[in-house]
Amino acid sequence: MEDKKTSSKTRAAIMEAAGKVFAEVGYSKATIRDICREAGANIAAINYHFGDKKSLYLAVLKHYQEIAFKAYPPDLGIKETQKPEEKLRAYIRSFLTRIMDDVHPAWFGRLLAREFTEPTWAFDILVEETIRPSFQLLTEIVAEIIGKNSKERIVRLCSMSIVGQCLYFRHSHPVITRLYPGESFGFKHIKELTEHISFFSLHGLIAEGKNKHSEENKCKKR
Amino acid sequence: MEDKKTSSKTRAAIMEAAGKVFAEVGYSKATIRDICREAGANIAAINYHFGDKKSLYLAVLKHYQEIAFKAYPPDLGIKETQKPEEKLRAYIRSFLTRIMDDVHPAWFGRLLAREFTEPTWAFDILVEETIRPSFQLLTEIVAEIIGKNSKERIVRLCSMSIVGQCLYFRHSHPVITRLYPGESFGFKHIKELTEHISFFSLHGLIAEGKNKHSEENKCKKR
DNA sequence: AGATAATTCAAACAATTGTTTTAAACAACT
DNA sequence: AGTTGTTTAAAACAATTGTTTGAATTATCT
Repeated sequence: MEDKKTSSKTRAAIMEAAGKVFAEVGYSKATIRDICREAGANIAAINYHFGDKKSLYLAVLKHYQEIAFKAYPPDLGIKETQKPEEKLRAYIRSFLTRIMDDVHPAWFGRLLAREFTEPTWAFDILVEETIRPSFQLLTEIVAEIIGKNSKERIVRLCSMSIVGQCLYFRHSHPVITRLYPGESFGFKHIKELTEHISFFSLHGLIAEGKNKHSEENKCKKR
Repeated sequence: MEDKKTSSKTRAAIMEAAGKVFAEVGYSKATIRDICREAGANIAAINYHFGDKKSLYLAVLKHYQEIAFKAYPPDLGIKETQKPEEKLRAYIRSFLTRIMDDVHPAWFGRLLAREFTEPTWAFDILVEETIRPSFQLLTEIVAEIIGKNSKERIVRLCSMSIVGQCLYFRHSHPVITRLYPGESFGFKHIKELTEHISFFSLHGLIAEGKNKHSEENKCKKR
């Protein structure tokens, strides 16, 4: 049996448990025995419903990818506002929310963050279906802020600076708890983080725009 | 046998090979059989010379930590210059160099970058002996730029923004090669990356400093 | 050279992994 | 009920892992 044949009870339970375990310990360290114990299912069930471990991981990835992007689309609240700095803020908040969220069954955040730094064979799919469109949107916003005549390389550097900040706040938890016990940057601080990254990056971008060749006038300035 | 008894030939070969393999695939995925094949040693040699896999990893970590920090100390060229923006640039360059370097046998960069996002049991050691002093130095530089009366929380946020950028350029390789084949950000581009991150962050910091008290002449905001 | 310690080696061990098999339990329909 | 197809269950399989064993080899010292 390939995959989405039935919507059996155990199949759903396995998807849920697999998402949790995969997000917690990663693909290779996750054992199907753990997953099945968590799901209250037999070990053979995973082979029956999904084929093998790889296909299970793929199914989980695609499933929660759909959920996460339906809940937090990259252009969340971007269309209606004109000002590029508002677009940037909206993008950052959406991105942060998507990768920070791990309360309700949207393990996609952790899975995605994990694939970013420790890519598996499934990474190519994620790049094409998730990362590329999202990154593309960001580069457009960045280019709009810097100025239309900006070099592509610089736009990419700046975009990566922004993504890098978001991602780092995502998996800085182990570091932070050890460096400053009591501090934390989690789902609860998305608003604060959005403000900080937006503000910090916006002024970096503006400076970058002025650096290239003189920008005429961007409202702000000095 | 505990550890640094002898300086046998095979012991050194194992250290070298282990560093390479650990850096390549991570602790848990690295097999002692791979390491020993790479080192041209017998499988039992690792038990004989180091005790077990964990002790080997620890020995490798401590060894290359020493090497990397001797080669690229965090305060490289900071002392003599007064201007805080020069300090920031020096710090970023040193940090980048340390984590980017993976040509000569200093696998520490990759190992460190890996521990940052996928901490093992050895992470506590790294935090105390490596990360804390380095991060402490960064927060001091950041605080100097923002202004003395800045909130600690903001200083930490900004410091993490800087570290996050550096780290992301470190393991963005899998993403970049897929998004833009031909582009790359590696050891060869440390100068360019240093300039970009320094410039980008400096203006973020300055703005953050001005944001504290005076707010009126901000044009943006709301 | 000979004795003693240090090192290397091939083989086996025990535990864990993903996967498969075979039969039993269940459901649905005539 | 009886037949058929679907789902679950327990056990075994094959491969891989870290670790250990005990003998063979090499180095070291008197």
